[in-house]
Formats: sequence, structure tokens, C-alpha cells
Amino acid sequence: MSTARVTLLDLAQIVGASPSTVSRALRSDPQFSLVTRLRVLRAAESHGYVPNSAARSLVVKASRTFGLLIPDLTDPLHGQVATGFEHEAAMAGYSVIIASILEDPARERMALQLFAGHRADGIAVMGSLQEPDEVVATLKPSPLVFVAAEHPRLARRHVDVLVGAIRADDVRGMEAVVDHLVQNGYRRIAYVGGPRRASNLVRRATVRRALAASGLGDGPGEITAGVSRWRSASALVDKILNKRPDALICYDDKLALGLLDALRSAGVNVPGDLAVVGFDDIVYAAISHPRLTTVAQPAEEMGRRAVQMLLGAIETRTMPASETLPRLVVRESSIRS
Amino acid sequence: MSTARVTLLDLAQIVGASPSTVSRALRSDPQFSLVTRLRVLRAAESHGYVPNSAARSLVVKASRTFGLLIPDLTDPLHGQVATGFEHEAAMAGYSVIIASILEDPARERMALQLFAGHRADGIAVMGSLQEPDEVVATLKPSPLVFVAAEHPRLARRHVDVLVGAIRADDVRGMEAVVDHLVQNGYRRIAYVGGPRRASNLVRRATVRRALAASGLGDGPGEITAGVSRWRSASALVDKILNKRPDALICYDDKLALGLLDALRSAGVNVPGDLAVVGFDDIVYAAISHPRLTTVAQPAEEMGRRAVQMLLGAIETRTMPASETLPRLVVRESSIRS
DNA sequence: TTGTAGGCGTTATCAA
DNA sequence: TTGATAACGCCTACAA
Repeated sequence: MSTARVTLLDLAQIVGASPSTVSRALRSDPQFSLVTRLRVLRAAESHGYVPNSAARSLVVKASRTFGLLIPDLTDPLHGQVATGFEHEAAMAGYSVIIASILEDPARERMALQLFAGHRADGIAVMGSLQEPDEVVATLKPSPLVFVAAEHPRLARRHVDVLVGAIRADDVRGMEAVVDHLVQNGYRRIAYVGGPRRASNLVRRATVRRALAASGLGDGPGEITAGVSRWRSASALVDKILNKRPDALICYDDKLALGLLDALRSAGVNVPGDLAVVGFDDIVYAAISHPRLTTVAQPAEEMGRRAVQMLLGAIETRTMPASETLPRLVVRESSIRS
Repeated sequence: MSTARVTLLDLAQIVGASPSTVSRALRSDPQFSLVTRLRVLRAAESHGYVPNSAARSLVVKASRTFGLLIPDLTDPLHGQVATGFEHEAAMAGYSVIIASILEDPARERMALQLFAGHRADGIAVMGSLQEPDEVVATLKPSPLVFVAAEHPRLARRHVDVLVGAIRADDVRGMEAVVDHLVQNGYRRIAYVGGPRRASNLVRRATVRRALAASGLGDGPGEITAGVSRWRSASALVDKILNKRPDALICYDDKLALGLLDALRSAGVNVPGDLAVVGFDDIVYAAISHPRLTTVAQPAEEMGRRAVQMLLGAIETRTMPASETLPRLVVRESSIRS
């Protein structure tokens, strides 16, 4: 900016060689002139030469960049996915452009547009607010993987050879939760719902179905929190207590932890008066008071897998399949003492 | 990739115009031919044309990209900074390349190298493991801001007109904590330290000084956790109890929350037997049991400020100054009932 | 109002 | 082992 960076041409003039020589020497092509190579490397070093990746990507037709679309970096689960993704990408020499979109479809569209503009070599999408087909359409020729994607559309078919999905299998996770609660004698089980994401729909439907299968379909039913943030939890407590449930299955841990706090304020004893179960197993679930029963998602692992799948797709022009398994973690919040 | 994307030239041939016409029409230059503009826009739309930002940045000498270096995306504080940063950047039409480095200096160096390669128009660095001068050197001509930077080097002088810092003023934060505890009758106050970052050194030194100033210098002294993660908290409890403190000032909230859990396991009552104070005011501090007294850092605000400072520096070629103020938040964990 | 031409920094092809 | 030269996709004078 202030002082423009040194270019390949500058460097060539400095060492008195042609640009192509310098370019090759820098990437230690085949066994090159061992003597000029050292001269070049030393000059590059001392002048702080760093190749312009825009120029490079223009000619090699690859940006060595991945895009990561994620709902909310403030959320520890998403942070873990991002961490896994970023680390695995860095190891392979890729940069990652990140975009967090919260609940805003306009921001999502903008972000995908930016990814396309940067010609990202691969893109991972988590918690999209659009239909998968739309996402695929705007990112067309790039490998794409949906992370923690419960969208029914994706479950059914592979849209394209270069479109993959890491599914969390929320269905089995939620079935395990209901099973656990029923086994432990809970009968009036309510689902406290989250945002308008596909995952919320799947989890809610699964709870409903599992409850019905256990002959508990006439319970307190569902309560809608709308969001999963702890902020609004206290407003929910009255609504919840009115229904007189003996167990709460929450959309996710953030919601559950917020409720734990709000219930304590309201003088409700967990798990004595009411069991509470979350979903995701974020780090705070293990150290809350009471510690939270939940379904673990291997979040960092999912981030890493996403990168591996993208790399695989770039390499082989075919997207590998993937499936991760949820795991029930039973802690204090759902065990009657 | 598979099918190469439509280029400006393609589009020009499609609509039967020259590339420059299309280019200008797309950016709705001045009042252009209203008729061809529409034709162009429609064609771009239907063919999914997205300008190649590598090519663009090559000619305009600006990447419309920021780099964000952050220690750990899993950490809610860092996640908040990243969120603020990313949102503000997106609003200004900038992409952000993110890198999380954990405790690995090699990763940090690589990340900075990548930023330089992408010719990021600005870079924000949080929790660097290197000396500020090194960082400045490798990022030379780009505006740079250190976030939550307590490094003494930075406090003293402005390294460069394009290098800025958002300081957290940990000193005043910690002084407020000590003051609060002393006012509330605590006498045996210990500091539980975190990782080898500058911020830990500053916080520890401040506590020590403030304690001495209150005539409490002969207290239980310091305990080193080494890291701030809750994982290792239980191993600390014995070490802590041996010193018989009546209050614990922790390096940060993660450490404090981990200790809360570990102390509960050990049968220690907080705040009855022992007060615990954190630092940062991450979201879980407000809903823990007991709720945690801590020092609030305006994390998202800091992320946003970083972007604003970078934009300012790009605009005016001078880095604006910034300072944010910590704020003590008193909750249950430090109030004897 | 529109078109032509040159160049941004790099890599790759083809000669020397 | 090295050096010209031609792209890559876009923007921007300058010309028409």
C-alpha cells in the first residue's frame, strides 16, 4: 500500500535474472541452478518478497482458498467446526474466507456471492437459510459440502457429484434422548424449539414421533423459543411451567443452559422438579450446575471432515460420502436422585 | 472448475458488446445506455456471471479483503471479536480471511504469510505470540491493528502511522476487581494465572500491585494454571485449597467457570467458602451457578472498532487511536450472603 | 455512448 | 540451465 510490495520483476532485476528464472527458483522447480537458486532465495528473503496470490490464481486457475459459511461464530459449536475446518485447511495450504450470517438470508446470499467472486476452490455451508438447490446454483462449479445438514432434500439424493453432506443424524440422537427419558420414568416430556432451521424441524418431528411411539403423544407438547440464545430464556419459563412437563428436551445446549438459569431464578429444581436435556455437547454443558445431559456432536471432527471431502473432490472430481454419529451423554440434569 | 465460469468476455460476446461496455454497465457507471445496461444486467444474471476478484484486485491494487488472526475460535470471547469484525467488514463489502493459531507460533507465521500473499487491505491481530515488531515487519505496507493488545511495547509508542491498537486496559479492570473484593471484606486473595500471553503477565502484575497497595501483599499469592481451559481445573483445586484463600481472581472466565465446577465437586461453597472472580464476561458467566462476577470486555465492539480503524487507515493513510474501557460486573460469585 | 489497447503479477510454453 | 512471450480476467485511459 504505502510502499508497494516487491514484485517478481523487481526481484528479477535485483538478482539480474529473468522473471521466469526467479519464479522457478523460488518454487525450487526441478534441480535448478543451485547457485542462482540461493541468490534468488536470499534476495527474496531480504526484500520481503511474497508472491501475489491473485496473480497466481489467475493463471493456475485455483485460488487455494476455501469458503466457510457459518451461522454464528459466537456459538461454541460453530466455533469448533470453524476451528477444525481452519486447521485442516491450513495444513493443506489453503486459506479460509469465513462468513457468519446469523439469521439473515440477505447476508447469506452476499457471502455466497463473495465466495464465488473469490473463486473459492471449495465451500462448506453450515446452517444455510436457503434451499440447498439455491446454494448449489450460485456456487455451481465448485465442490460444496453441507455441514450438519439435516435438510430432507439432501437426505434423499445427491444433487451433484461435487455436492456432499456431513449429516449429524439428529434423528438417532433425538431418539436416544427420548428413550433415555422414558427409561428413567419421565412421562410429561416437552420439546422446546429453536430457530427456523432445518435441524429444528427434524429434531422436533423426531421427538414427536418417538413420543407417540412410546404412547406418550398426549403429553405437554411443544414450546417455541424461536431462538436458541440464553438471553430470552426467562420469558419462556412461565409458558413452560403452565404445561406442567416433567422433562424438557431443548433444541440445543445454549437454550438448555439458559433455561437452567431461568428455572433456578424461578425456584424450579433441576432435575428434582424437572429434567432438562440439551443437544450438541458444547463445552459448558459439562461444567454447568447441574451438568447437562445432551447429545454430543463431534464438531471439530466435522469441520476437518468437510475439508477432507473438499480436497477429495478437488483431487478426484467426485465427492466422497460422509456420516457422523451422535452420541448421548448422560449427566446430572436428567437423573432423578 | 468443472465447467469454467462465465467471464466478462463471454458475456460481451453474448450480448454483442465490447468487454468494456459490459464492465461499465455492470457497475452502472455514469448514466449509461439505459437500454444496453438492462440487456447486460439480464444476461449477467441469467448466466450467473460473478466478476473474478483476483483479476479485479490485480488491476485496482486492492483486494477488498481483511485478515483476522485470532488465537482460538472455540473461545467465546474470540468468537465475539470475530463476529463483530466479520459483520463490520461485510457491511463495507470486504471479505475476511481468518486464521486461528492456538499456541503455535509456526502457525502464526504461516497465517501472516498467507495474509501477505492475498494482499489483504488490512489485518487485525489478536493474541499474537510474536513480538509486535516482527508482525509489523512481515505485514509491512498494510494497515494493521492489534486487538486486546496489552503488550508493553505497544503501550509505549506508535510503531508506525499505519499500526494501531485496541487496548483493553486490563490494569484498570483488575484494579476494580481487587478493590471490589477488598471492599467486601476479602483478605486472602489469590491470583490464578493463565497462559504465557502478555495479558496474563499484565493482569498478574496488576493484582500483585493492587494487593500490596491495600496492605494485603502477604496473602496466599499466586497459583499457576498455565492454561485457561476448564479441562484442567480439577487438578488445581488441591493446590488452591492448600493456600487457604478466601477469594480467587482468575485470569479469565473460562478458567473461573472451570474452577466453579471443580470446586463444587470438591464440596467447596462459592461464594460462601470462597469468592471467585473471572475476566472477560463471556456469555456463560451470566448464567453460571453461581453467576460469575467478572470484568466485561466489549468483544464484538472491539471487532467492529478494528474494522473501522482499518477502513479509516485505508481512507486517510493514518491510523486512528482507540481505547476501550473495561467494566466490572458484580454477580453472585463474589458476594457473601 | 461505445470500442481498442495496454497492463496488473504470475505461471507455463516454447525456444535458445 | 535460462530467457522471451503469451496468456489468465478485469479495469481504465484514450480514441472513435
